[in-house]
Amino acid sequence: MSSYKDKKVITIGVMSELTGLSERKIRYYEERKLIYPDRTSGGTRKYSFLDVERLLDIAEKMEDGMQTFEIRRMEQKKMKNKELRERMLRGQLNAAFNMRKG
Amino acid sequence: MSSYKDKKVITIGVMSELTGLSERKIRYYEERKLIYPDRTSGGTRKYSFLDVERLLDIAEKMEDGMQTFEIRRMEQKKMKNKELRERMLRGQLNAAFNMRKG
DNA sequence: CGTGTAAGGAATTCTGACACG
DNA sequence: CGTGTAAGGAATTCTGACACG
Repeated sequence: MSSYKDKKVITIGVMSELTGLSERKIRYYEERKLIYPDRTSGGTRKYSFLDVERLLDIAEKMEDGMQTFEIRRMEQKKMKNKELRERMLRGQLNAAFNMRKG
Repeated sequence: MSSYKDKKVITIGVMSELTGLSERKIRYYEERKLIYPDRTSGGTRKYSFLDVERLLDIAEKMEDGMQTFEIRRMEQKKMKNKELRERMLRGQLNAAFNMRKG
């Protein structure tokens, strides 16, 4: 399940280079709950490649004039829809399974 | 061709955690030409996930009592064999192709 | 040879704040 | 709201060297 993509290993400086975003922006998006780095024991932020993709996506939306709370709302909706689809899929599978059984 | 696995983004501290090797060892293996990190403009080392795998492989060989120069020699042999196989494969493909043509 | 360590300095990162708009 | 910046401090990393074996 977890792979290199999810490993939190990238410092904010490298992150800044990878995304083209200033460190200030990256920290701010964290403050606005758009991204969640890990921390070293000393407090230094660590990001994953998935976070790189997230930030690029966020950057694009910001350029389109979207506000951070809107982006956050969109993310939440996506999550909810995903859960919903999964629950429905499981429901259908269970139904089909029970039909065969009984 | 290149993916997350080859991106040099990991600092030596994280590298040390990921591999369980001391920073001293990691720097020494570089000195012995077993690993080649990139550098930031400021001189800080940056490693890739492929480097993580390399280091784990090196660590295993060191535990088996192998010396750094032997490990290095093994790597070179592997490279040469790989090139040889590829050349031979290309040769056979070319031969087959020419047979059809002429 | 391979690795630990103390040393001094430089690069990197952190937080909270002020500024502007 | 979103972002730049200067400030002071702390965490991280760097190199060259000495030590031991």
